[in-house]
Amino acid sequence: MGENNFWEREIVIAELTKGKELMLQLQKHFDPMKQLVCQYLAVEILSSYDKAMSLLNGTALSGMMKSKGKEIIHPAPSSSTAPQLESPHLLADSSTKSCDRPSNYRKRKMLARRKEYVEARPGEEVPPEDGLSWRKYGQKLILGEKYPREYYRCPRRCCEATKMVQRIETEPLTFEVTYGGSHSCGQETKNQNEELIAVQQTKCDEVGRGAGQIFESYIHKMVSTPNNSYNNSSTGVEFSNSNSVFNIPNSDFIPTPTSSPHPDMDFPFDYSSFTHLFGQDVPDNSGNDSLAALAAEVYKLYEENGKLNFPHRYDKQAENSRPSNNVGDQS
DNA sequence: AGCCTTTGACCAGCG
DNA sequence: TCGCTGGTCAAAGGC
Repeated sequence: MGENNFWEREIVIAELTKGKELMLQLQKHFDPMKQLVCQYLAVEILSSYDKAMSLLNGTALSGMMKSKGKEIIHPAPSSSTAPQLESPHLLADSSTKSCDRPSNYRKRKMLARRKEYVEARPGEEVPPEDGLSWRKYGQKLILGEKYPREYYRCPRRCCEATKMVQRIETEPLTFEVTYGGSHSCGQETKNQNEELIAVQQTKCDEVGRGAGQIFESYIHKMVSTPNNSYNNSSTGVEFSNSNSVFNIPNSDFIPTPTSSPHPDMDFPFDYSSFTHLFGQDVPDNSGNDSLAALAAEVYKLYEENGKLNFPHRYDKQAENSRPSNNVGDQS
């Protein structure tokens, strides 16, 4: 009896904690562009609080314990799309009474599941590709659903990954995608790496462009003196002073990506294209302070955009103007 | 020939 | 124990 009270208490605490965590997530996602995530989180939060309140009223526990196999007791959703992860051992609960080797049906039901909501691309009525290969093996009209549920599995027979796609009646361009298991064939890992590299690449492009703009504005300040001239054209910029003329194409203002960007590496760009801008030949008439300020500003840009280290070749220039916390020490 | 989707039948869980 | 339901299988046909 005492043991039951203990479990009831634990479950109530777990539900309330989950509700709190979900509410915090909802707060983060409170954005009109993320309606679906908010909607999903709201449903989960209400469900958590309902369960907790039922337990406190002493009404729902036995039913809940019986159907525990399909309840999510404590793990709160962790990602931004709030996929819900069902514990594999909980799902396996009701199948353990048999000593038989589990059938494919049972094996698949025992797999951990996570749910995501995706929207069809504009003009399309199918869910967007998730980058993984799937083979459809069934379709079924589910009771109470307007659209049939589609069943997919990995085309590699040895791989146990599955997914179910259910079009939502109230929002026909939204699909509930439930993934079962993970791709033991390795395609998921490969895909995640590619995605990571693509994200890193985009980020680098943005930072690179920002850095380019800063460089350009500083160069303008540095060379625009009565003795120098600065011309900006569609193809690039031209500096000149009493001794020399320098032509720098636009392409030099955008750093070139290195061949294998990786999140743990230094800022993954080859900055050699910039170095000649700040070599001895550049007609800098505004003094060294200008270079230091430039280095500090670019450094700040990198720092704001994640754990990207300042390019080593500018370390000396940036030395005096670096912020006190050294990002270069980050692992 | 090989891979795919479709679809009715079958299986297992649950009330 | 039985019926309902969701999930899976596998035959058939298409590309």
